[in-house]
Amino acid sequence: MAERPTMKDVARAAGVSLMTVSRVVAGESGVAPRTAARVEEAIRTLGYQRNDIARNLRRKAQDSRTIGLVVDDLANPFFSALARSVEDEAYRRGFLVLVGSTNDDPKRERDVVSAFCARQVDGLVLVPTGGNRAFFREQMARGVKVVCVDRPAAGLSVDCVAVDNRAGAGAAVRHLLEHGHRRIAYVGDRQEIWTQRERFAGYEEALAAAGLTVEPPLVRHGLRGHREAATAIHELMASPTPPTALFSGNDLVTLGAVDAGASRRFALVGFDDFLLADKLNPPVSVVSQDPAALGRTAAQLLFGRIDGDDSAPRSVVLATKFIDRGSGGPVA
Amino acid sequence: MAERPTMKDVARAAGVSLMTVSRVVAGESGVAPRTAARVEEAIRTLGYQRNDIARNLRRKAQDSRTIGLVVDDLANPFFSALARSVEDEAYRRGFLVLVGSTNDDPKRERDVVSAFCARQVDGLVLVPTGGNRAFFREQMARGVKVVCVDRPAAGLSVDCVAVDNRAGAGAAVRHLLEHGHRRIAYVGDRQEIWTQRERFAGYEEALAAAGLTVEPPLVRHGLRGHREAATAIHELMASPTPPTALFSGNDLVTLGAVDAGASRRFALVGFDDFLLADKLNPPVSVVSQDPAALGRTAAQLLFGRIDGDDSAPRSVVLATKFIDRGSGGPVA
DNA sequence: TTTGAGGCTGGTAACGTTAACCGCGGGAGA
DNA sequence: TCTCCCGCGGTTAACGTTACCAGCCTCAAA
Repeated sequence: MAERPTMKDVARAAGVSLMTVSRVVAGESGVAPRTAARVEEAIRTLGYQRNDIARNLRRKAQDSRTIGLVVDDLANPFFSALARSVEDEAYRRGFLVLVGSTNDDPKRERDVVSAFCARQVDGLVLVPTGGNRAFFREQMARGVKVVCVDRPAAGLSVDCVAVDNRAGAGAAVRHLLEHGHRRIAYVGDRQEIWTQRERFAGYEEALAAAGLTVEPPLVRHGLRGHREAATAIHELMASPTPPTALFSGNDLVTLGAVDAGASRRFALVGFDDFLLADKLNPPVSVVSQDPAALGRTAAQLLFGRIDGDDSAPRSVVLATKFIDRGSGGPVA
Repeated sequence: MAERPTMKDVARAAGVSLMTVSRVVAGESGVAPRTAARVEEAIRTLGYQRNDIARNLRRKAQDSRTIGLVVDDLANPFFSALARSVEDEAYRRGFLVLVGSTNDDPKRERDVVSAFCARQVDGLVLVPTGGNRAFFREQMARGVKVVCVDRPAAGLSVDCVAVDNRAGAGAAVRHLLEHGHRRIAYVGDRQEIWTQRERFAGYEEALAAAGLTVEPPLVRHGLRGHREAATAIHELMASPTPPTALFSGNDLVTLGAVDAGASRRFALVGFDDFLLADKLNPPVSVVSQDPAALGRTAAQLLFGRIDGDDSAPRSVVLATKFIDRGSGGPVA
């Protein structure tokens, strides 16, 4: 297995100095066309490719043209759509993207972010877990830019792009109230996750505005994944005093509800739209958000920071859209 | 913004030489506990973190502990599930993952792979486009290991992990034939994509085995995304001599068929399972494959190569599973 | 006391690249 | 003709780390 050729090899082959090769490879001016042609010829025959590791080391004042993307779970359609739009934005600018999933585990988040920073990433698009923040401050002090997306990171003053979860949840619950529901259950993921807390708060506020209070037996937190959600919802359905409507805190929990057949017994509104929601029986009404827009906005903000924008941290709130597909009404 | 501290700074702070710091950071033995403690103290107060860029440069004989993952479209649930399992496998081994989507565009594939190799990745998990291969040979000659997944790369002798698309498609079409269908349409993505060619071949073979031939008006290739698929399927349905059954070549096309309402007029079997397929009306029968298993297997193979396995390229074929949900039978 | 071994630490030279300078010619203006 | 400048190309010293080797000190055995 042949060793990778270096600029030295190219220089020898072309009969010029190493610096001339560097200039040609970097596309700098100040090399005579004839010389440049000879160098390019040598590059082609040797199959030379610049070593960007070495390059980035030398020009460390500049950037490594790499960003890190840290999400909860890359396999989740919401995050993968977000990831794709971040990657597109990076590709347009000639940046590479390192990815990592945290599984909402602060230790894994720390591992991943730490490894990314050791690789000198210029910035991070981060879906933060509920873990410790001191660590990030250190990295940011060293010049790593951070933009949070989907959720803010408590105690970290950085840009953040998210939707108005509370308002979205409120709209969903009001929709159920307007259809006469009074016993509305909440089913959601772990409360350590900011979006879940916000959505639950929106649920509470909407109930309160209607003169109702939260009934603990109708609330289930901490449901990870749709299987767990389905089990919990089966329990709710089997209770002696079941709800008449369900508000679910994210797409996976909504899928669990659909799995459990809840939408055929209760009214159902979920946070997050999902593929085929409109083709189910009954079609499921949702509060939708646009993950691609979240990712794109976060990436644009990050690249702005990398390009030197050092204004005060901004908080961008994107809109949610309530999509009424009928599942909030009375059950057939 | 403070400059990142280097080993030199730590050495000065701890009153030792740079080499001693290097040894402590690398966790090597041969440093007196008292000295090591002093160094660690200095590391903590300065907030030092090793620069892995520089590290990888120096120990270039070793690896960069980074792999590249190149897929068609990260936002596609199939590829994001695959990506997640590759990332998990890498995390377990302490490797980082660079990702890129190609959009099935050979130019973007080349850009991305080239940038990854310039960053000295140790290997690539690649979902190849139909583009030119010479380029990869060059990279492989320089020691970059490549494992293809989902599709082989024509003319490139590397490991490949995929399912038996032809057999899977055959099973689907036989299922339709057994239910008495004789006019079975094929709708699929671009024929440049190997999986689509294989699945179409399986369709052809199954028809031939039943004494039937392919009827060109019943075949639609080149459908990118579910919107295009839905349009094409509307046309098929409006034809004077419509089919009685549909076999679709991938998940997006199947979604297009569902969108177009095809499953309520025709029998329908799709390649690739998808979320909620079992909750539709009617539930959709599919040929399912396991993207996480594909990714995991590919990653394991790749790490084997990185660890020095230089046996002949292997081709791993994973099984598909036909899931009968009833949509292949007569229409109600 | 000498010797040698072994544990610990330091100096130096790379890894592949670029920044900063320098020097060589030749052409134009005085 | 002499200077000055500019286009071109080369030389050297880094970037932050590790490989390699040399030196020191201590302790035990001879």
